Amino acid sequence: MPKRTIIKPASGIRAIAEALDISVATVHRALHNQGRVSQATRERVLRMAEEQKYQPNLTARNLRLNRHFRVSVHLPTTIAAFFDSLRAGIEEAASPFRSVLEVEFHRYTRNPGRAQASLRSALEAGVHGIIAVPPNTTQMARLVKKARERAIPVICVSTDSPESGRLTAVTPHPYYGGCMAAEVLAASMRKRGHVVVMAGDLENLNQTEKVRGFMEMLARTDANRSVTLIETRDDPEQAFKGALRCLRETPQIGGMYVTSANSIPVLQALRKEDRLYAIPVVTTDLFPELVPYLRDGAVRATIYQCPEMQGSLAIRAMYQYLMESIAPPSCIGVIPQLVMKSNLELYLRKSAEQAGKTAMRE
Amino acid sequence: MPKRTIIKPASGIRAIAEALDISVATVHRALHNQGRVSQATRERVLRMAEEQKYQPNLTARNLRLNRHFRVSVHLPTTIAAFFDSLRAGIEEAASPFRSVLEVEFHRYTRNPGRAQASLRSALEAGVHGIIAVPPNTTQMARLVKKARERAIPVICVSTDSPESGRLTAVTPHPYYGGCMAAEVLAASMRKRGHVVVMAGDLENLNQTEKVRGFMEMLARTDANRSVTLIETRDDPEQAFKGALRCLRETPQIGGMYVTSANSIPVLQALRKEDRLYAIPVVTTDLFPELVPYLRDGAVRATIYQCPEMQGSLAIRAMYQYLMESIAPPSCIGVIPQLVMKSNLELYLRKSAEQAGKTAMRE
DNA sequence: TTGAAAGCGGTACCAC
DNA sequence: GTGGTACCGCTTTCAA
Repeated sequence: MPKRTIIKPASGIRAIAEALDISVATVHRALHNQGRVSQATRERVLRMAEEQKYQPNLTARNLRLNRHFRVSVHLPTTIAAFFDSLRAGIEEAASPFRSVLEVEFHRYTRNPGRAQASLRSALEAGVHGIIAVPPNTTQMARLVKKARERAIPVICVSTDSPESGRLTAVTPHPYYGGCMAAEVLAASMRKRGHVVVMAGDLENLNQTEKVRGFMEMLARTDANRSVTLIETRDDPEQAFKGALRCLRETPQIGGMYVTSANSIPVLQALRKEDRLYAIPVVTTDLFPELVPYLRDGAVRATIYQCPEMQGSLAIRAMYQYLMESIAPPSCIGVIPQLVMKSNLELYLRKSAEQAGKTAMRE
Repeated sequence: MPKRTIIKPASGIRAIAEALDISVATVHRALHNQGRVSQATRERVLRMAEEQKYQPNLTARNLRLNRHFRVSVHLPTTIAAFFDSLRAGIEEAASPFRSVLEVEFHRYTRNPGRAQASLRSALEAGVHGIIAVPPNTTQMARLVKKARERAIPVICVSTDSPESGRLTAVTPHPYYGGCMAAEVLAASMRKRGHVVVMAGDLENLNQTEKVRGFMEMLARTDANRSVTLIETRDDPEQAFKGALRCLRETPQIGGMYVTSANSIPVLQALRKEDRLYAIPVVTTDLFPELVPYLRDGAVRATIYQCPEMQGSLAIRAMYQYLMESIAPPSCIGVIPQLVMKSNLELYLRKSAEQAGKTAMRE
């Protein structure tokens, strides 16, 4: 008995085959340039495909190839609020793809060697894609080089490492984050006054770009102000001491901008010196400890770097790359958002929902 | 000859069947509660599924059911910049699902009858889902009722019609948009001064919520200010005349807030009266004509309602609902964003990219 | 250079 | 109640 007794309008590759009275195998070869097809039939097939507006059925293809990709995600344990949200964004966005994408999360502690080890072991384990925060530029470059040799795409999140050869980077446009901070701060400051910028790690591109943006925007919006730049190396104690000394030594401080998530010590220093509401502050990121300062106006605004959006974009780019061989743009910018008194509740509500979902899954 | 001679670790439903030495059909029925299974086997199957951590292969399921859903999207032709972005957001987010989701776009002109007709014909055509801007509450309710009878989910975008029975609504938290406008405006205003709010259509929930948020935040941030509310009915001429009269009649205007996209006429009125930079203005949405006003500071900020994000969220919710029967939350809020001098370029760049992509597809 | 056929995993129909 | 099996559209192997 022939296979196709019931007449049914064949579709896809079979429709083409029937129309030309050839086999599906031939059509397949013609469509995929896989040699072994005569020029003549190849052209006939292509023309017919065009005519029928053939669109390959990805579902069928996936089923047959039964590919499911393992993507390994490496995020630090520090700045938990930020990276938990980023993780949540990845999970959320990956959920429609779960039969194709298997996402495994790793976290590494502050020790830079750990980051290395974590990434290296993923490489050895033969994952199909990696999403990571570049530990630092040179180490990252080495790892990515290895990954490239095995054709494993690497996507950076949160910070870029542009020369490393990563597939793309999803980062929050740090330059413009700095600009926004400057615009908001300028609006809250008196005409005169020194500005203090507390940066994290100045080897980190993310941080230096913020500082650059801040400086340039400040110059554009206002009379010339002097700026003191303090590096805190993401160390709370250093931040506290640095801020304290600066507050005592510098006369006429008109405003402060903290470019990393390390803002609480700075605020504590301000409180200690009794200048908490007198000096307007703009911070970075959003986490529970910062909330009261935003509510009562001690912090005028914080630059929110949309971690869940970064996660979401990263995993979607990975999916498109792995599944459809669509290369993403060389970098994917997320627009930083301004969290202030008026919209704070919205952001808190969002994180709460997120936390709820994550908890449910566990 | 038996089918499975080569020993291969069967997976999925078949693995369960083999482990229990029953047929896949039975396993299927047990897993899906489709009667005709003895209680005993059902439990055995469920336990085994649990043990094997069975996850249905959605790819296979989709292929077999070969469902592909038609989703019809209905957006007005007005406020083109906004709805074009929303459309682009839908297309972008739908692209990974294109073998399952067929999205068709309709646009209707200002005439409310058209909106009706457009939606009704989609219903008749038997689409599987509808995304639309509710034309107005009562009409919407009638249509959604019809849709519900046929179990067709309707998702509202941009404006909600909560009582209509729609599946969910993706809207930009208008209340908080108003709050944000108030916070920014308050920061730019002198201590005293009347505030003017130019609203679009006050029958529109979106608009009234913005006004409410604005009022409440203004009351929170500042000494009591008097507020004049003018309804422009989304008509440029009415907006121009209303603004002009207000500017002439009201002494001591300290700031203005335009809650709809109808801000250009208001700005023209300000220019005509030579008060363009004297009175700080906060507007809504972002479109080319507004750009120069933002660049030169005449408009302090505009409340951007993230149209592409709305589109993206709407289509993803629709996908999850249709494909996985996951009901979305009863409303999906998008956090409005503040576009100012410092981040304007980012938003422009984003729209440019978007436009590029859309053009390429055409 | 071409064709026949197996089968990816799940669903549904039919027979027992 | 249960089992057998065709089939969704595509890829790939093997034989012709």
